[in-house]
Parts: sequence; C-alpha cells; structure tokens
Amino acid sequence: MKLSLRGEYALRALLVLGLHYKQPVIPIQSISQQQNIPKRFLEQILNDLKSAGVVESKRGVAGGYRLARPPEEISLATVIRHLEGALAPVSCVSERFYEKCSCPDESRCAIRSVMKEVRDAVVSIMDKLTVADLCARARRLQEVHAGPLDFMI
Amino acid sequence: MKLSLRGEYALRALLVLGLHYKQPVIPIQSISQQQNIPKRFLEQILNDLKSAGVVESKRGVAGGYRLARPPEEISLATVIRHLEGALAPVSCVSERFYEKCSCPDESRCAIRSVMKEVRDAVVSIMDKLTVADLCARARRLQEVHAGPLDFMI
DNA sequence: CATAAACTACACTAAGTCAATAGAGATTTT
DNA sequence: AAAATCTCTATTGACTTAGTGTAGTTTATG
Repeated sequence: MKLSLRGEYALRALLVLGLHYKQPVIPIQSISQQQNIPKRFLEQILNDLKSAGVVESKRGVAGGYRLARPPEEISLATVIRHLEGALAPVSCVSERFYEKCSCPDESRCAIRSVMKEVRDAVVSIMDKLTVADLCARARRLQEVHAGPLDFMI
Repeated sequence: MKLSLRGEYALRALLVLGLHYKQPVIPIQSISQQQNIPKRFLEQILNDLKSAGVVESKRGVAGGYRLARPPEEISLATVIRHLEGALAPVSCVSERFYEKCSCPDESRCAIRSVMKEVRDAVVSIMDKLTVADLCARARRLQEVHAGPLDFMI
C-alpha cells in the first residue's frame, strides 16, 4: 500500500513550484537543495512530469521548471497515476488500469468489494486535492508554527 | 499504492477458512484449488498467518488449517499489516511502522498532512472489517447472483 | 563568442522485492 | 508401513527502485 520515493519527490517538487508560481522558472538545483532530493534523480522525475503536461521547462543559464497549468488544476491523483500507475490496491478494482485477477469469480468476489471501498476512499481524497491545496496547507502549517512566537511579543 | 499478491492470497484463504469455520480443518490443497493459488506459495503464506496467530494447523493425513480465533475477531488490518507492513502510503505517517522521511521539516510538511488523511481513510475501513464481514459479503454476493433466477420461476 | 549554468537523453547498475519453486524432512491417520 | 499432510530453509528468475554515469544541447551573460 505504499507510495514510492519517486512519487513523494514529485509531490514535494510540485509543492515548491506551486509556492513560487508567480516566478518565471525555478532551477532544478534549487528544488533539489530545498527538499533534499538527489538532483539527477529529480531530473528524471521532472522530465516525466513534463511529458505528462504537468510542468514545463526552460533551458539554458537562467532555465528551470514551472507548472504548465495553474496549481488549482493539477490534482494529486493525476500526478500519482502518471508516475506510479493505479491508485487502487488491486488492479481488478482499478478504473483506468484494470486487469483481471485470478479469483474464481470476480463478480462475486468479496475481497474485490472491500478493495473497491478502499479504492474509492483513496481516490475521493486524491482527486479533490490539488497542488494549490498543498500550497495552502504548507502556508498554513508555516503560520501555525510561527504564530505563537508573534503573539509572545 | 498496491497490495501484493501475497496479501490478496492471504485474504482469499482466510475467506475460505471463514466460510468453513465450523469444520475441523481444511487441507491446503482444497484452498489452493478453490482459489487458484499455487499450493507451495500458499503454504508459506499460511505459515506466516500461523506465526501471526491468525490460523492454526493440524498435521498428518487429515490435517489442514483453520482460524485460530473467531472470524469476527480477525480484522483485515491486522492481517495485511503482518504480511505487508504499513497500511500508510508513506512511512512517516505510519503509527506502527514509523520512519523519518527526508523532507526538510516533518512537522510542517504539507504532503505528510495529506498522506495522513489517506492513511486514516484506509485504516478506518480495514480496521473495522473482519473475516466475518468478508464471509457475510461473500454469502450475500452469492445470493444476489442466484436470486433473480429463483424469482423467474 | 566563450563560458558556465541549466536542461536532455540514454544507458547502466546495485540492491531489493515478488512470486514462486525445490528439496528434505516431520507428523499423523489408516 | 504408507500416504497425505504440514514445516522449514534455500534458491531462482523477473522485475522494480533509486539512483549514477556519460555525453551531449541550449542559452543568458560578461
């Protein structure tokens, strides 16, 4: 039931790009340093995200990456699906990555019915959440942490 | 975000054992045939479940496996956790398999907060569901399928 | 126009996981 | 004693993961 490091890194990178959405581009090295992600590995991931139409890049000295669409329009579900495949715990309940399973009768499979519930729960969270939500949360968590100090003065 | 075949096979085997809970033991071969699970692989899995205290076994000619506890007391969460580890998508939000992640500040990590929601959603489903529920569903799905034919007559 | 920062592309690898398979044995009923 | 069954450890082949390596191409800037 795990997300790979690849997927986690992708979300972390998108968060950075989302927080600096107004800026023209962010160099890969800056993301790599901020988020403790190996630079070369991050390159691959951002390239994937580029082919998915999630980010776009500018080459050369002042180059880097930026979101290809507004943060509100990039759902976490899309990103994860592109990088890792199905969100469903078993592929026989996946909508876009369906594969028949080895059980004797899929239509009467009790496990399938349970897994469908899990799938729906996960998808309903990930489909709604966007990079913009991620940014909002990040800013909120920053405030919560900084807040008490401000009130002390 | 996937469950391995190992975990799926375990659930399918437990369903069979649950449906025949009254019987003394079910031989491994019978489970293997009913559910299309390679016998030798199933042996390993049932052995794991035995060391987890979920099933118990009887050796010899009329041997086999049975549930070590009543079906209502075996939650799917317990089973999966024992076979596959954490239910959480990233280990920094897991309660029993916690591991620090590489992000700069865990307490202010927006991705973490999202993943915690996903974890909670999955756990709330899997913690409540037991092998007994699985059996009830299986019986219900059997009826739904057979029902319409009966009414035709 | 040279240079250096940055992206691009493709290949490679070490380590680990997954899904079995193999072989040798231990137990127990008949 | 025989046959069916579980027990335990090891091994294997395919695949995935998380990177590294090498060799470029592009472009702003001094």
